[in-house]
Amino acid sequence: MDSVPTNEGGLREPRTGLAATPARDTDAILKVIRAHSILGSLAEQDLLALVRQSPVRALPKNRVLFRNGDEGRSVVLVLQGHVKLSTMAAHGREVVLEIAGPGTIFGELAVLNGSPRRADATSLTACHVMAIDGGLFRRLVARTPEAMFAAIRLLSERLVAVTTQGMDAVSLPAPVRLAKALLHLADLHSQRVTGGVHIGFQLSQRELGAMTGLIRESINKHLKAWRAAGWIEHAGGSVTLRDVAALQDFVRDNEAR
Amino acid sequence: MDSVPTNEGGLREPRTGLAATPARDTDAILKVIRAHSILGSLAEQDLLALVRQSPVRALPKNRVLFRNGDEGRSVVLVLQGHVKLSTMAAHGREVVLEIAGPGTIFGELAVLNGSPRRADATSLTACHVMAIDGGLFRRLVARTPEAMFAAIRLLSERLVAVTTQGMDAVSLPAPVRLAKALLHLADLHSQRVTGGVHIGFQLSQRELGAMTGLIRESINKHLKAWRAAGWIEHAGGSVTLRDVAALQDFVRDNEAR
DNA sequence: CGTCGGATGTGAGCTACTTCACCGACAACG
DNA sequence: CGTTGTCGGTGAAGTAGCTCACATCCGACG
Repeated sequence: MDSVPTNEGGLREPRTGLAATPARDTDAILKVIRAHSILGSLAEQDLLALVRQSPVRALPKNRVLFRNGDEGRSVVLVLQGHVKLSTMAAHGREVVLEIAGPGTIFGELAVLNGSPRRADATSLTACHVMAIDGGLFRRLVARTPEAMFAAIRLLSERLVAVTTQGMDAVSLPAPVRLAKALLHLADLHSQRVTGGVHIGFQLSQRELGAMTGLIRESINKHLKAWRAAGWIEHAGGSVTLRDVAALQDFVRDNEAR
Repeated sequence: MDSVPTNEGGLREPRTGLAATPARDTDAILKVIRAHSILGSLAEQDLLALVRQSPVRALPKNRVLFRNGDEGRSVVLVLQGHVKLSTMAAHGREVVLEIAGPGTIFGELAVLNGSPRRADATSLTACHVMAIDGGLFRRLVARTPEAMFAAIRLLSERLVAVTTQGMDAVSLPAPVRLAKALLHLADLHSQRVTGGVHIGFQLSQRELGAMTGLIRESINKHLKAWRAAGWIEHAGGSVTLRDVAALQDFVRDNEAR
């Protein structure tokens, strides 16, 4: 595992073949980019050049894109699917830092600072991702003040988000943290279905624990209770929120400022 | 308290008078700036202009510089002394985010993004601080790519630091977190004394709790044990580490990866 | 088809922290 | 000068969330 080399795109060579370059719909890609992220502030031609030069790859579920400590050669833009960013904390406990969905870029931290990767990136679902060469990214961003500010804004938002999470970790009881996590997932990565909001990928109880700083058994217990209360539906790792308002109330009642 | 207005420099008007402008040693200030922080990458003349235009203020211990939610009009550079940055978490629990010492700037987050302040800033000791006008800061940084990158690097470092803290919060037992906090303080804000390292300001047990996510009583208990073991000296809020190695070992033994 | 690793489900303890309830000291303040 | 608020110190008691221990189910893989 450790010996799998990192290729030029910053993505590990697939072990089983079959990470084909999918048919490329440049217009769709541009639309995604324009809508979100730092890249949206680049000049038209730079953006085009960037898209033209950056390989798009299809990844199966559960593929490792990079690991903590790897050299950070590229920035990844998610086009389809979801990628989990996580690290190991003390005692081998996994901590999920973020889940990146379509339109999200990640890996820019290592690239911008020339530092090693600080997280493991693993696909949660089958994905299409674009691997943007780090040098190119740096150059284009550096000559576009707008993009620099966008990068600063992105980092700031992350900073606020992770600070809030840290505060929650020391000040909120477990079930409240779990409820917040579910609501957050629903906010970013869900689709509306009849009678609820369905989270767009499967998550094991272990992974939910890694998002909230809890152990599997605790997650199980609370999900069970909420299943019984009719707040959620939950089977085989897929979660649907049936009563978002109830969860929100539960959170509000327990984080009284 | 809430009604105290924020003045043009982003610093609250002192209530008791006596926040005089101290004698100004431009050379010393420049040296501090050159040594650290974003400002060091500005062009010579910009930097001079900035220093000339920015008021320096002396603040007594325990003065509030700004509060969470205030408009972020200025960036603060600490010249002397220490400033605590903290927020309220759920249930009115204080969380200390950072302690800024000489050469540190803070408040850039709100200024760069035009967002409100995200923390309370309170002087822990008597301080000299320079209040840099937000607009000026933004303008100078925007036209200096070097400084933009420095800002990005600064935010990245913060991001890594707070992420690590968050991970520690969910994966390390209380005393280990406390030990880490003490070592961290010793690392950044201490002076060597005979037979130990002395932390350069007083901290109540409540505040140590706010740095580690613990309550006062727990802090008390652990400090007592370490006092008994001869690892630290501790009286009236001032802490001296007498056996840094022991603390380090304690941390390492308990965060086995 | 068996079996083996990993995920879920569930319960019986355990314990690290918190909560609560005091004391005494000390500084600020009328 | 008493009074009042904040801090440090300490112990008793409660509990949230952990560890541990199984049992079941499922998909992957020989």
